[in-house]
Amino acid sequence: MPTDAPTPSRVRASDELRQVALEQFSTIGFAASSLQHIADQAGYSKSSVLYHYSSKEALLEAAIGPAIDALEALLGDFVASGRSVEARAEFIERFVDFLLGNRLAVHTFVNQGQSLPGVPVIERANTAIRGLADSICEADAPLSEQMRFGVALAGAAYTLVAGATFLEQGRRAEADDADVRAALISVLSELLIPADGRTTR
Amino acid sequence: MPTDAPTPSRVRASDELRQVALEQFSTIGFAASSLQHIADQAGYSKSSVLYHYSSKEALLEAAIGPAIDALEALLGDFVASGRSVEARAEFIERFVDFLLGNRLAVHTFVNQGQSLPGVPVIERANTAIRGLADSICEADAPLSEQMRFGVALAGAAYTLVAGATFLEQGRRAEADDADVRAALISVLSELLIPADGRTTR
DNA sequence: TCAGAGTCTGACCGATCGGTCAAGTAGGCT
DNA sequence: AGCCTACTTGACCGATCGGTCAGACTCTGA
Repeated sequence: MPTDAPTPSRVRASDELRQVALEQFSTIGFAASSLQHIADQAGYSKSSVLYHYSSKEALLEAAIGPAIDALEALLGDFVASGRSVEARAEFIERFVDFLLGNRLAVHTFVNQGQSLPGVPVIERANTAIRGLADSICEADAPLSEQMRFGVALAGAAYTLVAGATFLEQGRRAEADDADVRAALISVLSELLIPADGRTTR
Repeated sequence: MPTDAPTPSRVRASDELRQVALEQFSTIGFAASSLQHIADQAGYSKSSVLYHYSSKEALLEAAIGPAIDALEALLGDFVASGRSVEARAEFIERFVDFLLGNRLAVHTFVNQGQSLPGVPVIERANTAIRGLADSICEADAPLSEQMRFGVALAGAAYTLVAGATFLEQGRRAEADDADVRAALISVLSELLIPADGRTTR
């Protein structure tokens, strides 16, 4: 079956491996994840992994690349739409949706972004994150303003991806994604929307 | 020199190794840090590292244990002091000071807390973090309230430790610690102080 | 002078790492 | 039938991992 059509019979091996790898990378870390372990978990041999992905790094690229693409697109749209309150509001909503839809990938490159120097896909992620910080907040803004943005973005990302893993583990089975989305958008709006001058409060 | 007195002549080898290890653990991660690399960086042999610390795990314990002790103490004082506005305000200040004084250690166990299951000192850190979240916010609080606390604490920690490493890298040489402290306390107060009822706004 | 504790090191161990390679299998095409 | 492509695998490689161990080099106190 050389075409990339539905192939309804079975899950593509490469997809399966990519998913298992993403879970490993996000939970125990890229460095601690071994190809052998990933292969075992997915029910293949290590050689098969290296057949579908030419290296461990290529596997990482396949696992988190799409999420970084999405983040870059999100960022591009935001800088193109200006800094109006409406643009900020829409950005916040899309950002939260991005986080919710890419928890594992975000967890991976947020938590290990500084730990893996020289890996191209990680550099791309770091550049995107830096661009995010730069675009939402002018460099000449007061420090407390910058801090507000940093806390909002990092806090949102970390609360969702890591908080979901161990902060709320146990005491909250799993909150409805819609509820989480609404709550997160509310908190982020509170921090980011007034933006200049702190009109409220 | 069997006593633990000043020993002014030279830095204690074990201290030097602990510091180098902490830097490695926090920047490239525990799993990716090798005893060989740590030893090279500190100017010792791998055997010397294993003389002073019986295992890689013991080295991790020595590197981040004191910070976890401080966090536990901070947490204990806070739960003992009640939830009044004054207690919260003091807690925020002490929490920020804790973050500022233990950047590398916090970076290590915040970012890798879920990646290193079974390591006692990490379990201790995770328990402390969970206790922190539980104590500052009742379990029956509305989701948006919980989210606010999560964003505040995680955002503050991440902004300081990781943000300092790569978010602001380059465009801000190094902000005065006092300024950072003030800005961070301001943002956290805004998020956490009203606490119940959201009287403002 | 000798004994002994404290420190440092190289040689070495088994295990595992990421990665290569040749062989083998199964299915579709002519 | 034959061939080709896609896929899977075990054997194997050099490097590196955490860790052990037996020496060797101080320095101190008797």
